[in-house]
Order: sequence, then C-alpha cells, then structure tokens
Amino acid sequence: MQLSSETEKKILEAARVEFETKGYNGTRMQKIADKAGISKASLHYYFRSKDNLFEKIFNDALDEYIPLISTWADNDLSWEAKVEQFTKDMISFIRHGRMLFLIREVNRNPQILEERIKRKAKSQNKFVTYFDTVQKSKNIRKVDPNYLYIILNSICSFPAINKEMFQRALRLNAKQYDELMDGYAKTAADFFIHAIKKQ
Amino acid sequence: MQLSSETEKKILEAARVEFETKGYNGTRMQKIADKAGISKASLHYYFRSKDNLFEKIFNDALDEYIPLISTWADNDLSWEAKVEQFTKDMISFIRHGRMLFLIREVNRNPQILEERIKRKAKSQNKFVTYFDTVQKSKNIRKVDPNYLYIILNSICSFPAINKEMFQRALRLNAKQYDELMDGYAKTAADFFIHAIKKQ
DNA sequence: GTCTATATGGCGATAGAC
DNA sequence: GTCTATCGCCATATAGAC
Repeated sequence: MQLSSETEKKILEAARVEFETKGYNGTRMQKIADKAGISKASLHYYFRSKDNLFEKIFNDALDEYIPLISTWADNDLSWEAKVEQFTKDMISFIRHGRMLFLIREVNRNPQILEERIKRKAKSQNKFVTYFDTVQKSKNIRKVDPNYLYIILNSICSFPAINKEMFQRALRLNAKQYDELMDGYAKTAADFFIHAIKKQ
Repeated sequence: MQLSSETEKKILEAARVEFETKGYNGTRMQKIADKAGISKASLHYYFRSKDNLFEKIFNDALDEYIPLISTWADNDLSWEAKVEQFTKDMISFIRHGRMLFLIREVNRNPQILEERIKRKAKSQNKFVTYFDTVQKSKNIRKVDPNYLYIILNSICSFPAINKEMFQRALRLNAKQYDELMDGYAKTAADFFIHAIKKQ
C-alpha cells in the first residue's frame, strides 16, 4: 500500500539523520519514531530491530560512497581534468556529512566491510592502475600511486570531517568556513596537479 | 597515598583505551573497572561519574594535540625543513589513534571545545602568519595560507583515520598498510613542497 | 579504600487492544 | 497498521558493610 511506503520513507530519512549525526550507539529508536511522527511500536513494525534499520542506512551510505572512490573517469579527458572532476565530485559528497558516519561505524565494527569486499577484491584499484600508466607516458614525477590515491582522497575528505577543529584553528565561524570551502575543490585539484607535474 | 595513585593510573590507562576505541557512548564503566582490576564501585570512588572520567581523558588527548597544530617551529630552518618536521611529528602522533577519538567526540558535542577556545582566540594561527610572510619573501606559488593549513593537516591526519577503507581500496592487509605508512611522512612533505614551490 | 548488593532510570522490543 | 502499556535487560550510580 502506498501509505505504508510513505511512512517507510519518513522513517528512513529520520533514521539516516540520527545515525549519521549521533552514531549507532548514540541513536535512540524513540527519537527516530518522534521525528518520523509515529510510535516506537510502529517503528519496530516496519524494521524489526535497531540493527536491522542501521544496516539499511549504513549500506545506503556505502553504496553512495563506493562508486565515488572506486571509479575513475573512463573518458578522453586529460589526467589533470580527471583530477579536477574527482575533487569536485568527492568534495560535494563529503560536505553532506556521510563520510564521518562511515568512518565512525567502520571503526566501531571493522567486520561490517568484510562481506562487501569479497565482490570487489579481485579487481585492481582503478585509480592506481590509471596513474601507473600516466606515470609512464606523461611528464610527471614518479610517486607510488598508492600514495597519490591516499593523498588525493585525504585532501578531499578531511576538511569536512575535521571541520570543527579547522574552524577554530583558523579563527573562522561556520559561515566563513563554508565560504572558504566554496573555492576549495579548485584549489585542491591545482595543488595536486602542481605537486606531481614537472615544469 | 602512593597506592591510590597507582590505582588511579591504571584506571586512566584503561579508560583511555576504552574511550578512544569505543567512544563515549560505546564505553562501559564495568569494562574499565575490569581492565583496571577493580570493582565498579571503586571506579566511582575515584572518578565520581562517567562524564567526569571522560572529561579527563578528553582533555589529556586535546592537550597533546593542540600544541602540535598550533605551534610552528620557531627556529632557523628553511620553510621546507619546517614542513618536513611538521609532517613527521604529526604523522607519528596520528598513528596512535587519538585523532579519530577527538574528531568523534567533538562532533558528538561541539560545545566541548568552546571553553578552551577563549584562551587562544585572540592570537593568530601561527602557521598562517608564517606562510603569509614566506609567500612574500620566497619564490613560491600564492595560495591562501588557510588552504595550505587545511591541506597539510589533511595529508598528515587522514591516512590514519581512514585506514580501514584505504586498506581495502588499495587491496592491502594491515601489515602492508603499516609498511606503506613508514615511508609516508617523507612523501607527504615532498608532495606539499613540490605543490607550492616554483621551479 | 574496596567490596557486594541494590536503587534508579533508560532503552530495545513485544503484547495485545483497536 | 497504529497505538498504549509493559516487559526485561543493562548501565550508571549509590548504600552500607568490612
């Protein structure tokens, strides 16, 4: 029935907000029910348990994240343009706050990833293989592509994750920090490109 | 009495491990008491409440971290050498796992930082002021020092925080990842220096 | 100072009426 | 499908003996 599926959407949206901001251990089923406008009993009617509901939210977040980090634009653009595209996509994803959620929960329970890994374990990391070839054909510094992968992702992800402390360290309020971030994707890409490009 | 202070140390060490790995919400007073080899009642005798004990642990971690990010070597070394020193210090701190703890708890309760900020709010960020002058006198690219601060810290901090996912993305086991990290501080510094230095 | 036993409250989950 | 009421458990904290 359509009505029940509407309720389900409300629950999932409320649960996502709660789990993302408070984490699994900090989230209360009562709070989710309140935000969804239903009783705690109804909440359990739709999703049998807290674990069950959490798993759904976590998997959705992971499904959004994995393609972002495991694909690498397969088009005719230059490697510089690919880097720019990547930083732009990654930074806009990160800014919505799902990234810290993933890190927190994966650290709470590392096994949570094991099952999903098996599907992909055989294929190589596309970023690494791409930069292996780029390093052979183009005029760039030789840096282990594993490091390049780590550095590029760090530059993109960490500013959102460490927002609270960066703000204070740089004496900015939330609004000023957000404004600073508006120009960040371009700066991050330039930075990365300059670091490995030979003049 | 000396014995009581010995017990206190055991409690603090146990509490540190528990809070750092499980977070505030995931930590159990019983577990801390067990690890310290005392009863739950004794634990409460030393530190009245969980909040109280947590605050002590959190402040200790912050006291270790703040100097690391807010000082900037005041010596005769070149800016390149200062960068190398910073990456080395920061990365060795980060690898011990306190950083994710700080981020997690600050996000759980951002007000936790407010009180401590007031002491330092008036002084400028030393990294930013330093690179402001470096950009005027040396032959480096003009990049907003706020971005430089964010990028350098991101490169240093994130590889430890996102360890679980980087491992899997790069198809490395824990040992291989740790080995990769052994050479990381040097690579990170070189990367940063190349990115802003003009040829 | 240290313990056992217990008070107190909160949370996930369910029973059962409507 | 949705609710109120309640069960059962677990966690923090305290009482009170030693």
